[in-house]
Amino acid sequence: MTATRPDRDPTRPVYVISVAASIVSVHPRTLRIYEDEGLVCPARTPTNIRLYSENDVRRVLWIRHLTQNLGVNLAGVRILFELEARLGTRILERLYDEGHPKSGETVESPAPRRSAAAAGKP
Amino acid sequence: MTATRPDRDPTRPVYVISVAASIVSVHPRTLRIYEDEGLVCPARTPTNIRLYSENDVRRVLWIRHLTQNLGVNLAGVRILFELEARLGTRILERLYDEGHPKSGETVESPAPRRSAAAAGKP
DNA sequence: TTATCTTGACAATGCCATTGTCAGGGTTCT
DNA sequence: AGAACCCTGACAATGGCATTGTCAAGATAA
Repeated sequence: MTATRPDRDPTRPVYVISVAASIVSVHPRTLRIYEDEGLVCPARTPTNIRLYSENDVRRVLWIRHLTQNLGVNLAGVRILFELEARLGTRILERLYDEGHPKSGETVESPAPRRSAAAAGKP
Repeated sequence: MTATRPDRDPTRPVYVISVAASIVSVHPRTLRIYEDEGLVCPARTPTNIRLYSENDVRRVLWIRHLTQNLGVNLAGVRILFELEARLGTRILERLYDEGHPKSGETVESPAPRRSAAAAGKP
């Protein structure tokens, strides 16, 4: 008997791919690519349907932030994730400020790739 | 009287751009781009000529390793350098093994961008 | 049954990394 | 002085990456 009501568990797989895609504002195709690249690993139903957890969604939002706001490519994202896992530190949080300086400061546009993109804070 | 013979000082600016470029096997144009991107900051003579130190060269070799062997783009390199500076840790060394697993192992080709490229160990 | 999911393939768009060159002007060295 | 190299800035070509989009054939869910 552990955790009688595992509601709101951020690791609980709940979103099917179309829902997850709309949450993070990307094409479902993009999410599959991220998975092919090993950047996200959504759970699967017994019948092989992808189910994204809250943590998976957050992870995707990080990918979007890194690529759209900081201009990092997927290879760079992979390295950063590996580094974070290896160091056991939340190094990514230090990066969040790069694209969002404290109000009143200016940032030298690190290299926005295509559009500005709305970055809901992960 | 400090350091009577500062020979072989890795921070001593010695290589003019053409020499530095041939050492790391890139076009001088590329080195200027790296500087424009803020990835290397070679010293200048009083008359504005770039002079690369041994450390500068090593830094460029890291950029080459990250871009050619690991497929990271310049934005990613910038982040990694900033992160290393901010953490005060030699996180880059942990990355070197990614592209060079201990003999006998295989690596899943992280994403070589163009050619294999000869990676002289930085 | 109708909508959605799966994998795999093919394609278009637009940006990025690197190399290369040209021009006008300064520097170094012989 | 003259040759060789450096500086900045601009323009361009080549090849690769990121994202979106679609199509097909088949499985799943409501």
